[in-house]
Amino acid sequence: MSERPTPTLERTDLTNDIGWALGTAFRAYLRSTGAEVQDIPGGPRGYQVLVMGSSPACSNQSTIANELGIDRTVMTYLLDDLERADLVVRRPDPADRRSRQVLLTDAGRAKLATVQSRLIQVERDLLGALTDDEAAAFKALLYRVAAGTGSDLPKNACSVAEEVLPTP
Amino acid sequence: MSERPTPTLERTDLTNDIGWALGTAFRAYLRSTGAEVQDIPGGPRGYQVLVMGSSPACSNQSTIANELGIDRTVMTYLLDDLERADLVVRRPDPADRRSRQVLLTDAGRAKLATVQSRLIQVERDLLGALTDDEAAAFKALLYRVAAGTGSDLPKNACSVAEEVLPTP
DNA sequence: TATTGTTATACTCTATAACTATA
DNA sequence: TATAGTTATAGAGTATAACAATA
Repeated sequence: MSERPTPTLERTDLTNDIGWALGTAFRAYLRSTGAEVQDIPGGPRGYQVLVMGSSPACSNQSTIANELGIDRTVMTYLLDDLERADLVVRRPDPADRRSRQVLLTDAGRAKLATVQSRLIQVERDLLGALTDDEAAAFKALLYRVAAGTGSDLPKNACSVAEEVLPTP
Repeated sequence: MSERPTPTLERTDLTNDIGWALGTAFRAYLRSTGAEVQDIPGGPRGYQVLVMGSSPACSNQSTIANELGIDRTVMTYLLDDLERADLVVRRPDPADRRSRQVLLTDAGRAKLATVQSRLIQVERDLLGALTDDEAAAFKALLYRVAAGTGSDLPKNACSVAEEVLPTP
């Protein structure tokens, strides 16, 4: 009992574990956005599909799946639900007919706008422990980390779909 | 076709979506740590249980579950596996015999030390897009965000278990 | 041959509820 | 009564493999 009490515990502390911090922050995000996106099929992921589909740039099905870390087979079911809810429409990519583009319907754009306006406050709450300057700095650093992880931002060229799509 | 092209798309961009950034960074963490923790039952979560169990402070089963966002029923199965792998031991909390403390075996401490030393490099890779100063600033901000999310650091007092536990 | 998307199957993970024991 | 833990069941979510169409 006269040995030194905790010599083997160099730094085994969760407050020094970036995985714990990322996981805790991400769970808090899912928790606080849950109420806002619960009427979107797929919840938070369905919302993110809408965000990507709303981009006039590339929104191919496989690109979205890769970007969001969703398995392609899961993406099929998710898009089935979103299409059934009249939020998106699939159509063949004219440049590569194996591929299908994901386009938002008018209802999808309206839903996206509504949810996005609400999520501004959610983000403010999530970063409530930081000052405005710190929050801006944190976000800038976080985006650089995320962009540098390998699952990068869309980089493959694919045919643009800029036209407004009428709700079928 | 003479209407202004994209007036409804104010800022619908994933690079401005903190949920996407958190999710992408977290998935990258899980991916890059996967190889290092694959021989621990439960993978990344099993590792984090070891981290909390190694703390001489409170390591009650329910506290760990709350801290890590794990359901208490899932925690039972996870600890069953960790105990079967001879990494942890459960014992009744002398102060509240409903509760059980999670203690690391010698093998558990050895495993934890090995993995932690490897994860230093993983963290370095994960934050590879940042300079050393930026990485330090990012971590400090991230921990403040995580600590301010409600699922806080252990705050409830529970009896301390400082003694070294012999491997049974 | 490789890739995109779909489908069916099986598997894993998670949530719900009921139960024991302690407080 | 309320809480910590366990167990069993059912459900949601996910991965695997096979297939069709296209490149």
